Amino acid sequence: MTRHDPIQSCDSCPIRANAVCADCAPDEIAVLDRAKTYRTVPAGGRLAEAGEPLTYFSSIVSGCATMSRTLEDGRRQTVGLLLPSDYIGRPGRSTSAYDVEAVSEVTLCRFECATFERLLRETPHLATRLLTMTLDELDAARDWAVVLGRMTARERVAAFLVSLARRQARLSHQAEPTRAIALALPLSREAIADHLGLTIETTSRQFTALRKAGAIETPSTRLVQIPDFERLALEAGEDDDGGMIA
Amino acid sequence: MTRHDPIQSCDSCPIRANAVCADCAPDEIAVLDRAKTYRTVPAGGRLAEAGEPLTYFSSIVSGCATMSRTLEDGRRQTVGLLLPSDYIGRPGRSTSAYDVEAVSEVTLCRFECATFERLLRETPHLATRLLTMTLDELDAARDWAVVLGRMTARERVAAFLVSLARRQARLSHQAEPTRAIALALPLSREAIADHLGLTIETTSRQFTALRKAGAIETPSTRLVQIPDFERLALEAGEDDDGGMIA
DNA sequence: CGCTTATTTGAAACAAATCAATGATTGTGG
DNA sequence: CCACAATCATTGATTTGTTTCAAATAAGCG
Repeated sequence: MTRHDPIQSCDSCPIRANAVCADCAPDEIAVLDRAKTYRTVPAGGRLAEAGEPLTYFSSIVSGCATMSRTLEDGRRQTVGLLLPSDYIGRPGRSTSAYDVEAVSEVTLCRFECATFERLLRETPHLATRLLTMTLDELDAARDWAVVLGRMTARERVAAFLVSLARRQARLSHQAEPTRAIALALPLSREAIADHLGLTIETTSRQFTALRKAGAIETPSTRLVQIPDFERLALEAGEDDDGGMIA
Repeated sequence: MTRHDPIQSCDSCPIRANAVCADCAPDEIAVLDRAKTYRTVPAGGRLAEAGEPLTYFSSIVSGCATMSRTLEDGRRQTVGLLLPSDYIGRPGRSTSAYDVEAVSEVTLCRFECATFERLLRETPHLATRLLTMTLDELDAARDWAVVLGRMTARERVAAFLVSLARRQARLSHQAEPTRAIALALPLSREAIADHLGLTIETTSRQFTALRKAGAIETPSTRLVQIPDFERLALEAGEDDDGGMIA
């Protein structure tokens, strides 16, 4: 992980092109620039708690966070993996529906709820971009439901790696991952298991199985080498041209 | 199912208070009223196909539809149950990401894509309502991920019935279902299984188990009597006061 | 370098899927 | 209107993938 200098202005912001502000015109950005504040939370820090008040609308500038729910008996399901440019919070609600916790050091760009709701009314391109991002998130959540509802443990692990590789590629402004990719896993095996609806043991076994099958290499636990992205996508139940449909 | 007269104007529309138009002022509604067209599709009809063009943005006025994806090998996962006031289509995309099919006769209120996108720009309350509904759908999709990822077969069936009861209550303008409720299931056992990420056999067994446990009664396959809603919610893994969190 | 935590691997138990058959409902033509 | 076919739902027996329980190994950290 490279160390970044503290960001001062939206001009030098690494998520300027993808975040909720991406569609804003220079004059709109000027307004946001004045209203925003930054906050950095260490790895393991809580950014929101299910049922508790959430008084900011935040975008992740750097780092990684998980959004999850824990049942009374301890079962936990991660419902979203938050990477740079993803947002936390919901306009119109003052409490969080999920736990959000930083899995690495996270820097947020945030607005007070009331401020953000005003900005949303007064900044047309902010509202349209938020809608687009929310629709994208909805599609992603539905795609993930297919993984959780119908895929085997092995397919789930492959699907997770494929999805992570795609998002990592998009963050570096590529449309698709290259044939061979190195993936830095932001999550522990346990956090991956919670995301996949599996136990940590099953998750670990599937990493081993994919490695033995030659679909991935694991130089260290937090590093995955994908020698052939298409091959791994096949393991994830996708057909040759990227769609998962018949 | 009661037979409705064809709707002519938005004034007499049954979903006026909940659909994408719900927040619109009278002058905004007047514009929508002129642009909309109705269409009725028989049970079993296809409203959209994954990967295929979708040239309308539609709201369900009456009836029920499922949104699903089918994998090459035939595995199917339903990612959304569409009831009156829910919408089909995505502004900014011209193809559907999922199959949408009518499970009962469905009447749609629809706008051509280009028209709807123009309306979205020119009708502030339409855009805000669409955002709110999409955020709600996103929360629902994430809640469902918890069901698919972490719940047992029995809990899934209970959760499905609870969720259906809640939505049925909301459609008749109640905040919460009453203690005892009669539920008319819009879905076959197979469609329920596809929604729950289970097989039809397991689904059927859990209906039987819940019946034997006294949590439900099943006068006919498409009818479920819930004698005590809270009791069933407990079976669905919810704690006493409605939250699923610890 | 030793201690703690994370990950991998193994064996047994279990929940759900699969295979197989029966029973119930719905629709249709004689 | 009833017999028949066809679909849908339930139940039973067995298999299988995943979990659980248990232990060993590897990795991070003061």
